[in-house]
Amino acid sequence: MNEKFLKPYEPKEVESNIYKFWENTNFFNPSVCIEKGVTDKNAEYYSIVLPPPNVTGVLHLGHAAMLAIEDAIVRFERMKGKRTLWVPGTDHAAIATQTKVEKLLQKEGIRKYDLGREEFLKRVQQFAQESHDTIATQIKAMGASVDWSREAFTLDEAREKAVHAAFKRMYDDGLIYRKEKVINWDPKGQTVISDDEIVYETRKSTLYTFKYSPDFPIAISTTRPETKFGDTAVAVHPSDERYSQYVGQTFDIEFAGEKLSIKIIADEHVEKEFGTGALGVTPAHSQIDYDMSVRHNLPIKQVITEYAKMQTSSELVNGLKVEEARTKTVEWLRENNLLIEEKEMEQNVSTAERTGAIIEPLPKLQWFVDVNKKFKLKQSKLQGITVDQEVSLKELMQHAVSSGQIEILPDRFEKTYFHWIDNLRDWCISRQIWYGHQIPVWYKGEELIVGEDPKDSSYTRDEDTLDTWFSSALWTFSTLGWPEQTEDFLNYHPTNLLETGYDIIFFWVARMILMSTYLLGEIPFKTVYLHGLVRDAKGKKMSKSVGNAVDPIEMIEKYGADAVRMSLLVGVGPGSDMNFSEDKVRAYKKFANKIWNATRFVLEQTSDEDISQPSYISPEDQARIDEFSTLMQEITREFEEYKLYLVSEKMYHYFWHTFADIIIENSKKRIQNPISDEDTRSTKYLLRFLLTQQLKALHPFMPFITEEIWQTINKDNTILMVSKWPNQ
RNA sequence: GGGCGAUUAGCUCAGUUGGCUAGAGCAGUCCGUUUACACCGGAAAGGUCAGGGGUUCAAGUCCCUUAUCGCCCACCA
Repeated sequence: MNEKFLKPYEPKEVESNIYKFWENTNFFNPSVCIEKGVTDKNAEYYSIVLPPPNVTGVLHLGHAAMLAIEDAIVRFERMKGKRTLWVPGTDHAAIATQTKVEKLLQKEGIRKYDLGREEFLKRVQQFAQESHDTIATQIKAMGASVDWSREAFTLDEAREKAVHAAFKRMYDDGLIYRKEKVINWDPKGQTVISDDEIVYETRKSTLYTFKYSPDFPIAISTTRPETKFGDTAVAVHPSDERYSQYVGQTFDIEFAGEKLSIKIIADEHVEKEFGTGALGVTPAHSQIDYDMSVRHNLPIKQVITEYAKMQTSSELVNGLKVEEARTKTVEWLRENNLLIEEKEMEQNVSTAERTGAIIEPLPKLQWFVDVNKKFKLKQSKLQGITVDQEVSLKELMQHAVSSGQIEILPDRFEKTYFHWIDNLRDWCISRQIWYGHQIPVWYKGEELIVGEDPKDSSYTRDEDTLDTWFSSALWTFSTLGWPEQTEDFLNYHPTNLLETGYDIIFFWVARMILMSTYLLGEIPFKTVYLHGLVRDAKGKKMSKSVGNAVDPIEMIEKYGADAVRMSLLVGVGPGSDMNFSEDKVRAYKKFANKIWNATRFVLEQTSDEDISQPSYISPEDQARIDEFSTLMQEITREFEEYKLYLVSEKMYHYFWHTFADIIIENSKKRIQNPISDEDTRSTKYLLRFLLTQQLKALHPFMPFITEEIWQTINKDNTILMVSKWPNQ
């Protein structure tokens, strides 16, 4: 027996070596597995792409959970003999990374404009590189068996090709268009953001009821009096008799020094019961009002700038910040006896996810993806949709899931998904930031070239960059070589599983379905497994600023990656949040030690001869073998259904409370007081057999300790990672 | 306003096709240093499975309802 079993299991001493050992075998790469004959060349394909972590810093426990789940699945599929590929990569996370670097530069007293676009981008790239390196180290520390030879980055050259190809296809199909519309402007980040990047915050605000001027017949209510300088209409409900006499009339009035021309319109969207039942319409500074202005053909009058300052001919507020302008306007209303009522109310304020700034709706020229426009699908492997069939992107997204071609776990999220699509508006994809894929459009006067650099200095390229989710939406196939028809692409797409957090189902999962069904006529993945949030022990969201964030690397150093993985897997079903507790990790470190010591016992009591099956197996031992075999069938089925939370717990329970507590304990008596040689032999075989089988079954969850033991006790140079799964 | 989830031992949570004498980790009680393991073993204790109603031979599990907490979505200005 190897001496190392005489002392307790020390994960720190083995984990990095084992990972290097695996890397040296190159068996993370399925092509090598075929070449070396560990995988059958006709084997079924199984593929997963790693949700690329943002290069904004380090991995957190949520990433650790993701890696634990995905690695367990990948190792399981690999052991079952499939040609298994797990593609790693990182995400440039455009706006998040740029904001982060801007903040770092701020500490040095540097603004990005001082550096200029090129120099600033160099800084960002340097930061991204360092962050990438840290992340790669952390992924390895978790034991993730990703194929590093296929690593990708959402902003590298190959992915840029994919982005350009996708953009061009969509443009040519009329699905990408450029238009001036009211968009969500982030005055702090100085960029437009999409609807999904808005975070609503409930705040107290005041609802003011007033008249524009003494001679105006209708009083209106608003929480933003300063925007009223941009009003071009007052809307009332069509059935509201109080105001029906005025509908259709236009009033030219003066409002605090600004000339307004207000048309009275009737629109279904006005609530009769709210306020006075009349709504001042500000087309330039409200999404709803903009929509109304389109319906009623109203002029759009911008009075607020990109810096959230007033721009009007009113001396009273011109040049002021919106908050100051609000105060001034209210004062003016009061002084002129126009203010009728002030009422406190709760209001949802839109803020920007990244900067926290209050969103200022503004009319701006931007690029959009049209989700409702019908087009002819060029190719289709989708069941129920044929080539040349007229569909919209929305319909494609709905169909992929409603037809059952994509299954979402837990299935209740399918409802959430459909609900999101029902309410989906065109996706604004251009951003006024520097870091990211620059929009592949070149202009020369009225002319424009899309998708390819004309290499002609008389053309100027669009300054804007794309929403980071545009490139991540292509991830399942851009990582496999698309737009080239590479072997990887042809073999590994669609991928089998997408495992990610439920918080990015809209940002990412839905957009991947959009891009894949549209560009390839194919689903991007068959199953979506959504994991929950990892919270702290008290159930609070972990955050750096609160100081309750747990560093997974610290946990790995203390308890070992196997223990950390188990603590994130056992009992945590898809879709449910989990509270992270160090006690749980500690418990699984003990379990690792238990495995270690049980191995020691078995090795002490048996010899290598006992590995081979004897001619006689006692009935009770046979019963144990059958029992284990039943367990294996059960957990194999559950594993295939992605019920890792059950499988991991069952294996834990079997090893400790059946194998160690009962089988090993019974064997002591039988070995010490032998009934017969045959019986002893049978017992020893059982111990050896169950130990090796359990190492296999535990390997997807606890790869390090199981491989370490395997390498010590097996003399035939086999590797546990690529050995056959015990399911007979 | 709409949707979803949670409520099980002192604490944190499993229990996902209804069959449980309801489990695990931690904490706590008693016993045990028998050569795998004290990062251990054995034993006991602890629960009207949020409340109420229903379906069923059988309900923690399915249905209805109430309460509390939490999350997501939404253009009442």
